[in-house]
Amino acid sequence: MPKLGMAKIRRKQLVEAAIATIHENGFAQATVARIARRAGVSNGIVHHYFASKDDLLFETMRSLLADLRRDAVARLRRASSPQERLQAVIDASFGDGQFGDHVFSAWLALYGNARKSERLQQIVMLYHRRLHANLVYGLRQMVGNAAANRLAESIASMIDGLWLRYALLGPPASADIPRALTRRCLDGLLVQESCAPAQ
Amino acid sequence: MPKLGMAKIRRKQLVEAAIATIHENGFAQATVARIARRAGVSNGIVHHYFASKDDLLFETMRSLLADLRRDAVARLRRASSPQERLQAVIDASFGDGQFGDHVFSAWLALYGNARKSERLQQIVMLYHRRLHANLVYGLRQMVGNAAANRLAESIASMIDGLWLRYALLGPPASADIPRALTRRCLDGLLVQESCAPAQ
Amino acid sequence: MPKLGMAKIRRKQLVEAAIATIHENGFAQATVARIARRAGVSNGIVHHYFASKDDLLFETMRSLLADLRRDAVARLRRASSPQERLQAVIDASFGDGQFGDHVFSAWLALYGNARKSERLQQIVMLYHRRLHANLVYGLRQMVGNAAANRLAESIASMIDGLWLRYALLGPPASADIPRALTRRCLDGLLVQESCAPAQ
Amino acid sequence: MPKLGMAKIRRKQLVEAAIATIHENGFAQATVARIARRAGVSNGIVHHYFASKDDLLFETMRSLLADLRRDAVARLRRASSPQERLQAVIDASFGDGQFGDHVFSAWLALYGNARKSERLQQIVMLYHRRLHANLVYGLRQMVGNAAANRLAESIASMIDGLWLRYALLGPPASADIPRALTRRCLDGLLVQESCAPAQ
DNA sequence: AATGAATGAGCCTTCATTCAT
DNA sequence: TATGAATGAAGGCTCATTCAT
Repeated sequence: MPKLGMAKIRRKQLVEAAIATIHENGFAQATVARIARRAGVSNGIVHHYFASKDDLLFETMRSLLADLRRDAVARLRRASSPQERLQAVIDASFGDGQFGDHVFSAWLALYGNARKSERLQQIVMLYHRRLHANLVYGLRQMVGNAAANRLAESIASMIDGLWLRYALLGPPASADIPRALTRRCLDGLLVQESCAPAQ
Repeated sequence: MPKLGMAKIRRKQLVEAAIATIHENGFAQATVARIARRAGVSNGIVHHYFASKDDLLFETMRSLLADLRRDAVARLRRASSPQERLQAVIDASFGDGQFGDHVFSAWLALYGNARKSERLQQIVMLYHRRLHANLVYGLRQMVGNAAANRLAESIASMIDGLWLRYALLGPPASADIPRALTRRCLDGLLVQESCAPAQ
Repeated sequence: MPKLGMAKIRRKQLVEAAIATIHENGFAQATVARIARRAGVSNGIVHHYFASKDDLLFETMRSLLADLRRDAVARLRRASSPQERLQAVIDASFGDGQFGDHVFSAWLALYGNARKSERLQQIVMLYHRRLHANLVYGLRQMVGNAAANRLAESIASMIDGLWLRYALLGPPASADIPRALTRRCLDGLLVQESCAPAQ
Repeated sequence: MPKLGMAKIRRKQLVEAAIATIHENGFAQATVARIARRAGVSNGIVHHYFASKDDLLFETMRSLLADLRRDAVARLRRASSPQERLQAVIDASFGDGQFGDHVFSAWLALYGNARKSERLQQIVMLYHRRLHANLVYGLRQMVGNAAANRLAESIASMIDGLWLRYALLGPPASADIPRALTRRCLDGLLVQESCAPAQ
């Protein structure tokens, strides 16, 4: 019998190599050969574990989303009030896992290709849907249903906008900066909903 | 006898074809041959008017920025108060010219490739610098210098975040929606600066 | 303790899978992986029982010839006159075993590759030599030696030509049709040899 | 302006190179690179003039059919009686153009791949249809309609069978040999139709 | 005996770029 | 100015084969 269970190991290995390669060479130059070399395996092994390059890239992008989700879930689990829940979502969005250079590169690549790939688009939509749901979940206990949805969209946009800025112009000195900015924005919006700030 | 002035015509023709091709085929599939065909010219002409494909793409992205700038400048020229100026910036950011599908595609492509191209990165930085300057210019007359900078960063992020959302998930029913959302966010932030809302 | 006698089983299993795969995927697409999968065994087993893919294919083609021979020998054994012997050869050539779709595919593949493979060419030559010998054996008792050789060549060609037609255009409604046609041809030629028809 | 009208030249050049390569390396080894090298052109030019390798091979096979047709048409034009017409068809089938080694190889390749390619199958069918029509055309003036069809099928099979034999075992000393054999077969069949031999 | 992991060569195809006309 | 012919370097992918288990 050959080495069994390599599939899981190799797939993870290749996904990580893909992220690294996208970061170092750019999405367009992230060739199968480069990814394989980066993973320290042969050229052909990629197609042993993935149906195609697209498949590997899809899996790669999906792992980004999974990482983010894992962090958010962990933080939400520790939150016990609506306020804490909102904070947890904001904190997760600007968690350490989202500020690596290679994560910036990979997410940007995802965005840059989502419009022409249904599968990638689904990942993007999943991300947005989850973020929105998490935000609404906390907000609904503070403002009405309609307002919660409206506010969630604003906060989500603020989060994404800040993230995009850091991805393109360079990361902030500390993750606390975007967290505070988002917080401030949220508070301002809450006030306008005739409601006390969240904290 | 060479037709004079063809350079300008051809270059514009090719830039527009590039935008259309990026939208229709995706950035990765926007080949020289396809762009040329789309422009209705021969394959080889591209290198007659551009040093390379990269050059054409750079020019293409630059034209996006120029379009945006043109709109912003026109709107700012008509503004006569700080409040109007801020509104002008917001309105321009969500102007008609920014909501075409092909514009979404092209900007996303720009973002997706900026991290690996110094020239493209400069375009992105230029965009951010201008947006920031325009916002600060209006805000400085309402709040202090430090606050103006802080607010500008928030508003810019809100603008970019909303735009990103529309680019990825589909445009809003009306440009007034993101304008209002941005406005609301701005007002909320101004209040927190112990300042009346902008309008 | 290795299972003894597996060799014979596996080899036959793989040869049959090869025929089926050649038929279903075409000769060019009959890869080792596909053949192995078809046989329900692992990828690597093929090289355990065959020196190479070529070896397997050679064995496969040889089995086609063996099948044909088996049928011919059985029929000839039951024949007791020159006429019956000729008929037996003709009948065997258009026997049930030769009219399966997968047999058509495999023989055509053999023909298509014989010119570039000495081993495959030998199989083809063996087939022709046997057919010729069988025909001559019957004919020599009816016409002179030279005529027998001449007639055998014609009849063999008629058999092959009819077979090729069916392989390419689709099989006849009944095996009796090519048998009758061949018979008719044979009779016509015999008459020209100043000889009564074979029956 | 570039060199115009190269398409026709290059296409012919590549088709001829394909035939030569199929003959020299076998169909399976007739790669685009080898064909291009054989034609003395670059690797990539093949896809400038053909949509794909399959396309080139299709065109190649079609040219074989065209060659045969050209010869047959020329001979038929010179024939003035049914007998001469039949002879013309037989002569064309064993004309010089059909006895080159590379023609053998290419036709065999065609046969070997026709079952898995609709386009190639069409070529084969076209060949058979034309041969049949040509034969029937002559025969119908000598025997009844039904008999003409039956005889045509037999003669066509004889022609194909002889050709196949030469393709696989080596060509005859002279083209007159298969012509005479076919003739003899035809005469024998005509006699059985209560009809005088064709000449 | 049997598996499937792993390799590396080679395939078809695409593409930016150059060049003769 | 403008064309499209032509190149050659990759790119993604397939595959026969080897090998550790």
